[in-house]
Amino acid sequence: MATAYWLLKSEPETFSIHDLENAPNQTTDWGGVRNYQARNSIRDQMKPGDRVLFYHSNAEPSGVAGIAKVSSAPYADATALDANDPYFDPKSRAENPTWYAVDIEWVQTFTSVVPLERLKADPELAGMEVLRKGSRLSVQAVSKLHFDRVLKLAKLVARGL
DNA sequence: GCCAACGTTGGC
DNA sequence: GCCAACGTTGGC
Repeated sequence: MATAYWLLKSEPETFSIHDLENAPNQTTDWGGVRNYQARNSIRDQMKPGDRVLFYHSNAEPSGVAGIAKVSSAPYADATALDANDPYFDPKSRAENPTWYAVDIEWVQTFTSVVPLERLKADPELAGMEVLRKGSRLSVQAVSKLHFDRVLKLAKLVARGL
């Protein structure tokens, strides 16, 4: 199957692109997702090699901060099964997990964040889910066209353009 | 801190 | 199955 493209949201105060870059093996397990639509994307569609726009939400500024890639197949989210974990979900069972995670690996930290405002202003990004008013989904599919355009914007922003 | 836009819960 | 109440997300 062809490489897919995603946008993952994270609050940088909780876990930023820099945290990913500095993590052991520059990799982390993307768990704790507790939204069914996002779960379906992870469980049913994510695969190793997929590319990820790493988005900082509730940030100054909010925007795309870098690139990562999916580095594992989907697996049962262990945080849902651990009674001591803040993301524990008593309804999830090891033999029939409700929630899933994947590993993601750092690829690139942008010289500076591509701000949401810049994304909004770009005609080529029209229709991108993250630009929809009230968009709260933390795992979003992104078209290759939009993914490549964001990379291009990152280069422009890095040059002060 | 405010508040709009959601998703979930639970009474009926 | 409906829908009001509630909790959360996230831009501003």
